[in-house]
Amino acid sequence: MGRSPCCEKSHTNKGAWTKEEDERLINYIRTHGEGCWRSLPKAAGLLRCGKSCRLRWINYLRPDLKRGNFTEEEDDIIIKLHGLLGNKWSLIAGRLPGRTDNEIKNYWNTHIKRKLISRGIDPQTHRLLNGATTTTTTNHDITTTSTTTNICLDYSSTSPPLNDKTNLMIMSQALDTKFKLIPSIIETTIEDNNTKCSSVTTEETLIVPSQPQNKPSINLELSIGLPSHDDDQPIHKRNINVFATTSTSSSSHDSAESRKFSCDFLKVETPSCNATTASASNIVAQGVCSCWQLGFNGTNQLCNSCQGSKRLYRYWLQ
DNA sequence: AAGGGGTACAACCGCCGTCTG
DNA sequence: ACAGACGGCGGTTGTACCCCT
Repeated sequence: MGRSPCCEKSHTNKGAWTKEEDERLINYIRTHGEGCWRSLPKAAGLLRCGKSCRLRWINYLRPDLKRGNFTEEEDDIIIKLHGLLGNKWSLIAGRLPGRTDNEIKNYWNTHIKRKLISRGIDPQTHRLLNGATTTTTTNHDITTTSTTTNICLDYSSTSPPLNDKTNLMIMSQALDTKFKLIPSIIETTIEDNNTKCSSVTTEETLIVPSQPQNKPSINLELSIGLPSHDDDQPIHKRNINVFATTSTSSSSHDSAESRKFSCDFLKVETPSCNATTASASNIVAQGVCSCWQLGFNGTNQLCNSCQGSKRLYRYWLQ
């Protein structure tokens, strides 16, 4: 036998909430706090399902909600995150303080979709409607085989709180394969002279389940750091750091070939040298980035988790 | 002023993973 | 271990509002 039902469905109100119901809900949560939605309706004297109370509170009554029109900056963030995450409204909402998933979903369907279409962009694929490829297409060298690969990085919650789990999905259209990822949480501690930042990131192992002939398989491990603390920048322009190690089925060691991944939201470049010998100077010389940055400290070093033997990549937000 | 079509958005529905008895 | 409720999520719907004719 399971638990007893949360409410008598036949004795609950439906439809728009009245002012009195709102006040009852607000007063109850102010006194007793959020949670325990199951017992809330009865305790608060509401003839509503607990689920309905939760939705009403989260989407409309919470005091920290930002009402009003979306700004251009918020529009841009939503578009970029949608390109990266798809219809993961709750994750997108997590990046926009004061906005709810429902609000963003509605805004997307009523405004942004049309905006993108008017610009000639498919709102689902974020590609040009006439079929031309967008900036998401980059050259991607894998061992001796040169292929063109569209890579989409899906990091679902690299934003605070620090213990959020990060999921990563990589799709390679050129390889005609959807990679399967096995997440495992790793913890990294990053220190510099003044601060100590402890963060939980996710390390992913990429498995190519079925490889087309003549296509190399890729084994890729990735870990994503939290956005950097450059708070003066809009959130979508803050640096995040992703560390990746790769090897291919046709090479047992990670050679020094140049690789470049990019997509609309995350721009990724890697040094043309092995990480074990990487230095700030040769990266600056390439104009790739101003420093070989690990975590938040901006110094040249290798990732603790890779034991100094893996290639490190730096990813940053455009 | 009336009504028809389009738009915006609050609320519901149904699914799925997790939790609890 | 298992049945069934909970919590959370994305998709869909209902309706109030707006604008145009």
